[in-house]
Amino acid sequence: MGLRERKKLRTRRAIADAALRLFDERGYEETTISDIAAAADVSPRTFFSYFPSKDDVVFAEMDERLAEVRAGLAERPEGETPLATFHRVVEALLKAIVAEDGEYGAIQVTLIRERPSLQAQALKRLADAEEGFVDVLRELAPDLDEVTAVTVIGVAFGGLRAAITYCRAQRYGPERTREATERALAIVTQALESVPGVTDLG
Amino acid sequence: MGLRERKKLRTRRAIADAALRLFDERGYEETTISDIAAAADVSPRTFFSYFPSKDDVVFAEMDERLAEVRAGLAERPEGETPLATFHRVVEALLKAIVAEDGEYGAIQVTLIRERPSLQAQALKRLADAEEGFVDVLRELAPDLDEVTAVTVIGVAFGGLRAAITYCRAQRYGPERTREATERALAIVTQALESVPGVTDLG
DNA sequence: CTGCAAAGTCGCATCGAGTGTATATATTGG
DNA sequence: CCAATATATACACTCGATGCGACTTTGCAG
Repeated sequence: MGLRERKKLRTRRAIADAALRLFDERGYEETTISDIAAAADVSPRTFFSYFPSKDDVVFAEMDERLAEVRAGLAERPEGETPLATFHRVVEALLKAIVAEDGEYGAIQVTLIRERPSLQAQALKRLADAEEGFVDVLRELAPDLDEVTAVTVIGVAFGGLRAAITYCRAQRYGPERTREATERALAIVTQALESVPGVTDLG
Repeated sequence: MGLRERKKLRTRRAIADAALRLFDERGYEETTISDIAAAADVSPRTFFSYFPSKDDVVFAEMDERLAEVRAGLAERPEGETPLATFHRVVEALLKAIVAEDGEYGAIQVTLIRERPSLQAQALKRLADAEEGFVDVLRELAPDLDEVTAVTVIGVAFGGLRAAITYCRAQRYGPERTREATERALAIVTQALESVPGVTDLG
């Protein structure tokens, strides 16, 4: 990796760090792009060559993780059963989304919980992530018709999302969130097994 | 209803009509608040006393319908079985969301499909609507724990939403959309029946 | 009817997000 | 060291959104 790319990555990190720190200290709408740019020691205009909008910087980490998940989605180990694939990718996705770790995980979660517009964008990202999963399912079960595939994935994502959102709203800590997520996953798995054509994937 | 309120309603309609018409003619970002205000014969400032943002005018109709659904959610006919309640409210919700009818239904659907930010907001509205359904379910099945209730509703909404989104993306007309929605509803119903404690509601 | 309070409208000023563009500077490969 | 290219910056601008004070309309009580 050349100097140029390294520098770009550093700047990107600097901007994201400054932004999250300021959001935490002063609040989201109380922090302007100029503030962030000044703290990251770049010009305000430069902010927008790293992030398309102020909102996106909140999702910087999540987007990276989601990109990784998406990248690792297609390749699956030789001989892995479809059900195992399913659980593997779900695990990866949950880790990408719950994101309690990471330097600014807690701040991000708080911001997303409290700003409706950020909440909306989080939902959009999740909905976009679904598409990759539909592709995987289609590959695993080529005979499944498209509407069924889409619906099944929607069911899985919908259930897990609802559970996680609930945990967030209730201010659950990591342990309780994990426990609730397990429960939701059990329900979702059971639900999936009730769909003809999906049952026989394990 | 007094003159004042009637006038307000008329102005609101005038603004919404002008906005949707202009969005259709020129495109969404090509239409400014000033344009809308001029077309509706009010001052630009007045726009914001009727709609909190430019985006919201796109959802004006849907919001009204969702409010109605929400209002009719609690009251259920004497002796109606829980399963019947479920189907009734789902029907109402689908009608509120699919919204192929209505004067500007098609425009709204197109706008939401093509602008990511509007898509995000649509998802948020749906997620908010879920909460009311959780309350209904809790009332129907008081013994269900909260996480299960939330997850079950999430499963139902997630499946239907995914199917509808798919239909939209594929540019399905009303008939095919209806058919796909039926199929999704069947899957969701089957899935719900697999959850212990929900089965015995019918 | 009349005057008064409340509600609504409007113009004006302002702020901040986001974009286009031209210029300057830094990096790369030769 | 040079030329090509990528990146950073300054500047100007548009537009969405908000606050505020003045003005107008409506509803109502006397």
